[in-house]
Amino acid sequence: MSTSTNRLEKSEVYVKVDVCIFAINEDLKVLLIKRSIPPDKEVWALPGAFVKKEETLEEASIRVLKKKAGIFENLYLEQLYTYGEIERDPRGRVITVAYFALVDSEKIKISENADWHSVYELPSLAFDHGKIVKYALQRLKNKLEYTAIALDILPENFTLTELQKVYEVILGEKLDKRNFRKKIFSMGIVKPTDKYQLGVHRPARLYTFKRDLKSKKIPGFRWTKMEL
Amino acid sequence: MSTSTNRLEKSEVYVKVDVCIFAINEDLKVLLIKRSIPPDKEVWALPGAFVKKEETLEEASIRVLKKKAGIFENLYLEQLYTYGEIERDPRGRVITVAYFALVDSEKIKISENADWHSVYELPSLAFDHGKIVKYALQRLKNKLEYTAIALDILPENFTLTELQKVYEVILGEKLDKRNFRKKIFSMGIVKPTDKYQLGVHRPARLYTFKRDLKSKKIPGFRWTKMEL
DNA sequence: TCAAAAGTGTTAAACGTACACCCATGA
DNA sequence: TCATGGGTGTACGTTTAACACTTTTGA
Repeated sequence: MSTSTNRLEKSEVYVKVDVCIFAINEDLKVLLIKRSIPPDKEVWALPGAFVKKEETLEEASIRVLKKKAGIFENLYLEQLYTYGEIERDPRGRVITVAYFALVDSEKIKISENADWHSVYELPSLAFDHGKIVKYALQRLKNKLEYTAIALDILPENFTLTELQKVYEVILGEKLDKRNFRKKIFSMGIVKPTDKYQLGVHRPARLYTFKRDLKSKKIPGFRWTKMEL
Repeated sequence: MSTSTNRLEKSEVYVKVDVCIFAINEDLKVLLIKRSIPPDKEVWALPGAFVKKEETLEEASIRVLKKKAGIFENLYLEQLYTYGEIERDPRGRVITVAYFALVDSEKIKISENADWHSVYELPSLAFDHGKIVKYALQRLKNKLEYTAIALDILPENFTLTELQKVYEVILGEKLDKRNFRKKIFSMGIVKPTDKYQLGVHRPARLYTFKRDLKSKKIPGFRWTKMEL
């Protein structure tokens, strides 16, 4: 392949996207697919697809999300890293652009050969997908501290206890209720509504996300959405 | 293209690497190449190359670095982001994996059609390279605060004033000498040697990097090298 | 009336920030 | 001896972390 011509020869380098889809359900889960074809037949892997000529990387990821996890809203999707080791896929020179997504597991119908797995009890994965999940988890934890990412998987209205649960499950540790609330308020990312929970023992106040702050710098945050 | 066969058809999706090479020299500079061929002939662009079948993404980046900036040591290289918009390159569906590098400009011989440009006075760039530089700069600033990245472009021994200059140039602001030293020491990333500068008015003590800490969590740092 | 989760403040320690002078050296 | 950059400490405000009891409600 040469840059000195306007005509590009066909390439033997292939581009995939693989998506690490996280959901919260008791603990932190990842959606895996049991491969039905070689290579690594019958081995669990991240859902993925080859990128088509006429779709962006993000569109390819969304195609994967729709196919493997049903159509849904309240989705957080972010590019993670691009893996380009030469021998990572036996079929050829396959480069994968990894994405991670955070979804509300209640809103999803997963496909037949897919299943949720706790990030703390993962089977061994096909290709280099184990490495990808590990890195995605690290990134997710980091982002939680500086961004409003947790709000992307909560419904429009939520209680502070629900928000705290999201943090606890992702970070894998218990948090102090008073300190947590203090932190969230000082970030200024939520505002109270005048609504309350229904049908529970003692209804908690419902909060909502201050959407206008989504793309602004938030005190205590380093960034919210990366500007690319 | 299909995943259901072991034979992959040739692809019309192409993969490049583009490298945003930073150096420090009065202020923060980026290495740009004046394109000699269409598209965007005569326009400044990031140095880049199509990825060969038998090289990793990082190897391709290093090939670019060697060709455009001479061979050198003391190099920091990190993957930045992968750009996959459909129309970003008129030659076809070209996806670029952007890298950024931090080098010591004194150790470099740049190629003929290349030149350093201050990040504060950039010309308009080919393709979406302006966006890439902007993001690389943001990432560089962020990493400076949490990692020992600055040490990668200093020689084995350096003075604290030299280290501070690196921070000041990248962040684009003056720092307080006492607070800066306090911070660096509390990070525990440098250790004093018993050597001193030569040939200057008043020789300063030389410090060196605590290499054993390179991959450990450092207090005040969120991470040093990302584990992938 | 009881069980369960909601809600609410204070204190101490660590950290970040602003700020100015003396010292050692080579010219 | 002087000009230059090297080196050092303190005080204040902010942020973080540890910690426990009262309130409200539905069953």
